Amino acid sequence: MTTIDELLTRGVAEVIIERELRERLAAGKPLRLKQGFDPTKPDMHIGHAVGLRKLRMFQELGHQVVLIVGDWTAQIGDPSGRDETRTRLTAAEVRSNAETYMEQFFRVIDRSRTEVRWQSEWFGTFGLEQALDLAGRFTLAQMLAHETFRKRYEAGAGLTILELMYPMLQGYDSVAMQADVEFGGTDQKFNILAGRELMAQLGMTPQQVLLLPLIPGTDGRKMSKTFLNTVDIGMAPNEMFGRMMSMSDAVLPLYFEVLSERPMVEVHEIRQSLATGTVNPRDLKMGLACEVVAQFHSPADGEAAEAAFVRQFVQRELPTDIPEYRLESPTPLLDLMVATQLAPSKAEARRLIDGGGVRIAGERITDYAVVLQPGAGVVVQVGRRKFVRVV
RNA sequence: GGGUCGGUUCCGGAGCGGUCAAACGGGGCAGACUGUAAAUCUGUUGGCUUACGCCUUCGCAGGUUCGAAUCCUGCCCGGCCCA
Repeated sequence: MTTIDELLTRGVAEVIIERELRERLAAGKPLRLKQGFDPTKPDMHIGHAVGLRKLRMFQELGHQVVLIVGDWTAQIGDPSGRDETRTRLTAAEVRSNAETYMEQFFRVIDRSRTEVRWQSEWFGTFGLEQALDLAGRFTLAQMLAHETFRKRYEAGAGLTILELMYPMLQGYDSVAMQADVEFGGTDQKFNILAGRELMAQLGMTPQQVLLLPLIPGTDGRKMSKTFLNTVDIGMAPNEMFGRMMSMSDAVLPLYFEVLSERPMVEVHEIRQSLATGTVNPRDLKMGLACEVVAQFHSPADGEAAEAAFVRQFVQRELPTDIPEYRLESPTPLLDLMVATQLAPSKAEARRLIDGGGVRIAGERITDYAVVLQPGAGVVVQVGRRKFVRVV
């Protein structure tokens, strides 16, 4: 179904070296596709899914995924793109994060064609002699060619030798695993190239590299937890759908390219129709949101999420699944809001009321002193998306 | 090891004895406008209290003072320069 051309171009930022990779694919031998991850933060977002989908397409052509759990490198922390030294994790944190990660990973990837390997298999017994040998194979100048390192060095910011080791360790993974192709985001280019360098030095055939684009988040900026603009794989269907709907129109064509099953012809048509204004972007967005939810949950969840969205936000009716809160006795509104987590504190609850963000049974509240009665059955609402029914 | 500069509320960054819960920007939240868009505009942004007000917060621990984020001492952490 998928052609080699599309495999290497759709949703791909860069291939190194494309001619060689084409030859290897054409040779028909199953390739070992290396994908590493540091179990630093367990939450994966759909930006990561772009690469996972690509991996799966390779799997469908018979290739083998080698998933590296970076239980050693996680304790260093990837310095790429970071302007400050990262905090090191404990082994227990790493283990628990890895579990979450893999649960999400295999929502996209075919487990039966995946080999999971922990770095500690080879680094656990790595001696000082080997470490020194590794360190001796890279020069400071090479490392400072990495923009992240150079910037921090020149700015006089903290930069430890440990961090300089990071690319070397990641590179050694490729050696240990005899990787044929390594996958990673464009921010991984330096680290992955270190792997090629190392393999070449050791007389191995250097791995090929497939770099995936970093996609923008819902607000158009780079998708990143720090911007709170992510759509997380672990999100519940309705929330995921809602987050997809809040993305800016400008990123739609790209999203269709990297996250949907639509043929490229259709993606181009979508780009066209958006440019000429012949479609309502909202309708395209709903289709995409539905497809994305279906991918990480199920098609039925996708449709249900769409129906819920239309009901709540287009028709502006109450959602069907409002959590209930049982009162034992008459309760002041402020206390109720805190108890039901509609507000984090009473002070914040007051501010919300002052700002006109609180409604009871659809009526905007202006007075803090409201008291709710048990069994009232009314819906207390904060903003447009937080509801509690008082019973 | 010595010298020097610095560690402030979610982030960046002012403040440098009282008028500081702490300027300003970003982000967040809420409101208006909407397609829950995006952009824009408005409000708000430690906690408790109906309120007066009280409590916690400015790297950590002490001290000076009627009073400290602001001064002093020690410690911890980071940058730079020297060795």
